[in-house]
Amino acid sequence: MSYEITAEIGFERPILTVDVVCFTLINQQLHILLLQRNQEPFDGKLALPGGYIHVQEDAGAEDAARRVARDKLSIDPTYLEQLCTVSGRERDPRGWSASVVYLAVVTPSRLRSKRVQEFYPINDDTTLYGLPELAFDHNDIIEMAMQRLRSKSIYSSLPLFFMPSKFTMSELQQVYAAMTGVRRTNPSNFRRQIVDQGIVEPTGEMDRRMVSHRPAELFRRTQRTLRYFDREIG
Amino acid sequence: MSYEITAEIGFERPILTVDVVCFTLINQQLHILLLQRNQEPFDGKLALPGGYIHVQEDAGAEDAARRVARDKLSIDPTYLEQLCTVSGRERDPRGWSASVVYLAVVTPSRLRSKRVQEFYPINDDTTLYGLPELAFDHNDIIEMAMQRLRSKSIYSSLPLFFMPSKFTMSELQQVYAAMTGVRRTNPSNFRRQIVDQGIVEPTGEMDRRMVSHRPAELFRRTQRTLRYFDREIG
DNA sequence: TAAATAGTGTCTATCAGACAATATATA
DNA sequence: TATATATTGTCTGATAGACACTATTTA
Repeated sequence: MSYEITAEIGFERPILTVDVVCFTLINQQLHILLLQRNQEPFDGKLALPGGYIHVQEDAGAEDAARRVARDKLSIDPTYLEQLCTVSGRERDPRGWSASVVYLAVVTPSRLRSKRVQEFYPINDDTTLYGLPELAFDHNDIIEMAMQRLRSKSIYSSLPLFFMPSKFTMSELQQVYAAMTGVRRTNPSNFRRQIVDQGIVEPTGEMDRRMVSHRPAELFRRTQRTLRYFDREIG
Repeated sequence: MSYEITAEIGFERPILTVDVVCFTLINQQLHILLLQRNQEPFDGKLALPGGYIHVQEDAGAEDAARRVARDKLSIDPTYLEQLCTVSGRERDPRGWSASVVYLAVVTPSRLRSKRVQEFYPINDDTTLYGLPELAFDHNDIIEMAMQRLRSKSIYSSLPLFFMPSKFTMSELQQVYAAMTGVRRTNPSNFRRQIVDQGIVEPTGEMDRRMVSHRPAELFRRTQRTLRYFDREIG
């Protein structure tokens, strides 16, 4: 059978890995999860979490990404999507490699406190977002992830996945502002826009954090948030 | 060195390929390039053009896609972008495999006449777009490609890449309509929208096809078309 | 001059952002 | 009651789509 011939001709198989760009929000600032490598190549350098595809274990690349998040990070992402695939001869000294990269968002409340210190703040105004030089082409990957994050924040409900289960409108507005870079000075227009989309609903509860002014109502994501998000935008 | 140990532990490497979803426009109808396979698996079935990564030859996956287009199809795509990566244990009977899929658009005038018969019409109203059952998961890939094509046609200048070097406004409008499914009844609003974007410019020439009414002016893509398109939208 | 599409100009409903006013908690 | 933010309501400039009108070619 000809596929045996193909196998005999035997194209050299490249390395195939997955990497996860995992974002969260700490003190209203965007953070990214990086791990220090403890082996060659790039021993000692910071890198995105990732790993080899396990052909016995993983049903697909997304499955592998979830396995990495679960086993290496003990994180269950609120949101996960394929970002892109990077590949080439030069990016990994071990040889021609490809990595399927996933963009993950995790609600801060889901994070174990140990995890928090592995998140590094994103500084939009600085070269490399204020991050050091990372292993492989991971700085480039982060650039792409940031672009995706920003553009999806503009016309989709992606920022909602950064929120805890209950939140106020002004908190949500701050997150949108942080994501898009646009400071929307006006709370009323923001509220109308969000409410009209039907992606949040009032819980009936009030924010009980003893502020010296009128307390805000608490909202939560609706079922529609996901469906709204699912329309193809790519 | 520890990476040698990694190599010794030796995760089984999956198969890595590229596939190209190549669209063109024939008689104002969207067509897709499919080839009949002449080897197992799926011998005799229609499939997207694709092939193995050649680690010696290809600088990266996009390079491999261009090589496939050039060598297998003798096509130089007007537009090429990474669509997604599909992967899994089941999609290829030869074993766990991943394929980096590229979406290509080629101007009809660039097609050799021999090529034209390998393009199959897309019928939006029919199951599987009126195409037969294809090899691998290629029907699923086409579904994704169509969604990307449609959504990008709405808010970007992608449809321009389907046009020949010179075209009239009404021709362009027909293409936009075919891509988005939206029939814009009004030519004047369409014209204003396109002109305001600055993505076309008048050639000064007239359409000389002896029609029994006022002839239309011919336009061409501007340099800005590409830049306009390049803003990240994903 | 009839017919058909090309191309220009204008009107209007809609909406995003600006702004004003009111509500309600604590200090 | 002063203060600060929450929340509601209104106004307005920009614009996408509707529509009317003029232009230009062949039959």
